[in-house]
Amino acid sequence: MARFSRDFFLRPTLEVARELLGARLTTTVDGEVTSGRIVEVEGYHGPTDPAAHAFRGRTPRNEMMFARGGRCYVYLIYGLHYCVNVVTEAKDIGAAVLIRAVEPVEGIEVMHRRRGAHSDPRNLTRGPARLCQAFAIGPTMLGADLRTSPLIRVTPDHSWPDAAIATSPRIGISKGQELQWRFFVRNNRWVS
DNA sequence: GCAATGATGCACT
DNA sequence: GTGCATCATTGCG
Repeated sequence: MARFSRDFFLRPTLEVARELLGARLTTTVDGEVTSGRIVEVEGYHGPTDPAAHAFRGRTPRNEMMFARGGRCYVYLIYGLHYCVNVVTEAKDIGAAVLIRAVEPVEGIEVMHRRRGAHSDPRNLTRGPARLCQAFAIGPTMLGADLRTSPLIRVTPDHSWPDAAIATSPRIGISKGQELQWRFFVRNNRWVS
């Protein structure tokens, strides 16, 4: 399977965010493979962005955001949901891209089992916490190298033209609402 | 030590 | 559309 170059993840966060649309996210947990195409992301740029976890400097929780681009940042939100991010930019810059939604490709039955019965199939992977549940993403994946880890990986797959992409303010934040740092695929049924 | 808050999802109306 | 579960992390005292 093709890989992104090391430099891919070291570029400005918003460029990486835009180009992660269409990339394939794959996890392998207990021998069960699940994968899907990324269709919705948000950029978080610590040095300039009050909504980013890293904005107020390093803490034990956000330390992974300061790693060299290409690693995996997983955190617990609201005490019960996990969210997964792709770390971007050079070492010591606290920046990452939150993956908010994917279009399921492989292991759809496994995802259904992990998520439980739902009437609307879109609820499988629409939303950052839902997709983590469907892909069995948890704290064991914190710090994984997304180019090479057998557990969780992001690889090139599809790419959409700019006309197919839309931007908007990010979801669920109180600061930085003026920034259009959410990127998603227009008219895609898996976008949240 | 303690209180506020949050990059959410679910059940229910 | 609205309300709430539920707790680690954070910042302040």
